[in-house]
Amino acid sequence: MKETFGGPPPAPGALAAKVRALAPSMTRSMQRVAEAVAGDPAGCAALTVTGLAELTGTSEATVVRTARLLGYPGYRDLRLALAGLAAQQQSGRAPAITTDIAVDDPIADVVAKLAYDEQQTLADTAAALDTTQLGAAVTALAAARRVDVYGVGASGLVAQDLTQKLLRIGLIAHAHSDPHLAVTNAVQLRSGDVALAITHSGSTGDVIEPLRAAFERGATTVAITGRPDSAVTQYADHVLTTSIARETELRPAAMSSRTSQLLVVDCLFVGVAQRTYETAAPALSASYEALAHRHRR
Amino acid sequence: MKETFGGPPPAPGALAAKVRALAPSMTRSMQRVAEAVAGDPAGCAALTVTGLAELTGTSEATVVRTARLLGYPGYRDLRLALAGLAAQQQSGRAPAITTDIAVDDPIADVVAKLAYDEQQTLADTAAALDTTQLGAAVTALAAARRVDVYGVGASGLVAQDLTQKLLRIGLIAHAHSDPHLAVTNAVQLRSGDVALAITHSGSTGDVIEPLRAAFERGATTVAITGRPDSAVTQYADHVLTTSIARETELRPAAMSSRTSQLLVVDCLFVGVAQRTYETAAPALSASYEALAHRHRR
DNA sequence: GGCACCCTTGAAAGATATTTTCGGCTCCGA
DNA sequence: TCGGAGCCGAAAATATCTTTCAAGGGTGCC
Repeated sequence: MKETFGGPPPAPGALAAKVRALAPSMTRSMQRVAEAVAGDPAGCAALTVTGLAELTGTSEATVVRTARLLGYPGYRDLRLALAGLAAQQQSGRAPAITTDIAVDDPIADVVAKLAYDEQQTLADTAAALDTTQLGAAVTALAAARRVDVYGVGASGLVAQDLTQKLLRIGLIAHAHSDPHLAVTNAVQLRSGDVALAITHSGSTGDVIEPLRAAFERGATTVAITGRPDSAVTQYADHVLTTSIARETELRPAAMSSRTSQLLVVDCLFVGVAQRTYETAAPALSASYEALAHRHRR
Repeated sequence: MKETFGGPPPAPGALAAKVRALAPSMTRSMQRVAEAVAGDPAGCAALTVTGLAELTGTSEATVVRTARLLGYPGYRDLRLALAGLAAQQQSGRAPAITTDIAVDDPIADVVAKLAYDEQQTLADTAAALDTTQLGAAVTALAAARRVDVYGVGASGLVAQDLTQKLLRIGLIAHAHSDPHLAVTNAVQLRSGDVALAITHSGSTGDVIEPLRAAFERGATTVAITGRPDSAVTQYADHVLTTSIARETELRPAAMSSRTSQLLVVDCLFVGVAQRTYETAAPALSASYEALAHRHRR
C-alpha cells in the first residue's frame, strides 16, 4: 500500500523535480518537509528524523511519510540520497572558482585555487610536450656516460630533483647551480655525455653558458624551458617545452613553472628507468634498503 | 586548450587518500574494513554497521572504531560521507583507467599517466588538508622572527623551495639538510620562532631531532608529513598532512609525495604573503628587479 | 623459555534513531 | 450541529548504532 507513485524507486539527483511533481498530492505538513529537503539537501542530510521534524515544525511520522512518498523505503534512505545530492552539488560548483588569488581570500580558497591552478598547469604541460623530443632526450640520457644538469634559483631545485632520481637508478649525474663550477665541469663533457639546462625564461645567462660549453664539446644538449624560441635553445639538441601560466602578484611564475618543469623531469626519469630497467630496478630497491634504518621505529 | 585529459574530478576521494595515510596505524581488522570502504563506497553506503561487520568478517565495534579513526564521529556519519562519495564518483564517471606505468608503455602514455597521477595527488592533498592547521601555521610563520626548515633527501628540496620563497617576501628563513647543523641551529630558536619539518614517512630521525630541539626550546613547530600519526607529530604544534599515493616500481613514492608537499608549501607561502601583504608585495617586486639583468637579451 | 604486559577483538549491554501504532483533531458537507 | 474521513503527532516498538568489558593473542623483557 506504500507506493503512491509508480516512478523510479530511488531518485538520484532529480529530487527537486520530484518534489514539485508530488507536491500537489501532499498534505500541508508533508509539503513543509519536502520543501526543506529540496531547499537545503546538505543541511537536511545532517539532521536526524527528529531534527528535521522539529525544523519543519512537524513530527517524525510525517517526515517518514514524506520520505516514503518521495520513493524511499524510509527516512534513512532519503537521508543517504540527500548526502549524495549534496556532494554532487558541491562538486559541480567547483569549476566556478576564479583562479586569481586575492589578498583577502580565506585560506580554504587559497588551497583550492592553488590546487586547481597546478592541475591546470600539469594538463597544459602534458598536452604541449613534444614526445618526439622527449623520446630523443630519454635515449640520450639512458646511454650517457655522464649527465650534467644546470639550473639556478627555483630551477636549480628541479635540477637537483632530477639528479637525485637519476643517481638512484645508477646514472652518473650532477646538478650545478654555481655558474662558474658549471662551466668548469661542462668543458669536461664530450660526445656521448648529456648536458641539460633548466630555465623558465630561456634567457638565464648562468645556465646558457655551461650548456653552450657542453654543446661546443660535442655533448648532447637538452633544454627545458618555457620559451621554445629563446636564447638557450640555440645550443640545445632537444628542446622540451614547459607551460607558461600567467602570473599574478600573489602567485609568482616560479610556482607554476616549477610544477611544469617537475613533470617534464619526472617523464625523463621514468623514460630512462624504462629503458634501463634491468639495472634501474635493482638500483631503486637498493637505495630504498639503504635508507630504511634511517627511519625510527 | 584546457581539457586534454579527463582530469581528476574536483574532489574524487579524499577518503581513499585518508585510508592510505592512516592504514599503517590500523590494526588488521580495521584495515579490512577500511579497504572495503575505500574499494566500494557505494556498496558500503548501503550497509548497516552489522552488515559491514559481517561483510568484512569483523564486529560492529571494529567498524565503528574504523569510522572514528577516519575522522567521523561514528559509523552513521561515515555512511553519509560514503553516499556522497558514491554520488560524486557516479557523476564524475569513474576514471578507472589504470595509472600504473608499465615497462613497455610508449612515452606518450608515460606523460599522460604521470600528469594524471600528479593531478590526482593534488586533488587528494587539497581535499585532505586541514585548513585550521594551515591557518595556524601561516599565522605563526607571518609573525616569526626566524624560520628554520628541515628536510633531507627529496623533502630537502621542498624545504629549500619554501625557504627561497619566504626569503623573497622578506622573512628570515633557512633550510637545513645537514642533521648536525640543523640541530645546532635549532637550539638557537626560542618562542616566537618557527621550526618546520618536512618528512614523508614522519619517521626520519634526521628531521625529527632538530624539530624536537626547537620544540623543547619553545619555538612553534610545524610538521608536513604523510603520516599524521607518526613520530614527528609528537613534537609538532601544527601538523599538515600530505597525501600518500600508492607507489609502484617505476613510480617511487618520492614523486607524489613531492608534489603533495609542494602544494602544501605553496599554500603556506601564499598564506603568509597575504598576511604580510604590505611588506611582501614590494619585496617580491624588488627581488624580481634584482634578477632582471641576469637575463640576456 | 616463561611471564607480564599491552593491544586487539568481538559479544553483549546500553543508548539513539527510526518506524509503527493509535487515538485525537480538524475540516467538510449535510 | 453532527458524522465521517483523513491528517497529524505522541509514544510504543523496533532497528540501528555505540560503548563497555573481558577473553584471546602477540610481544618484549627477563
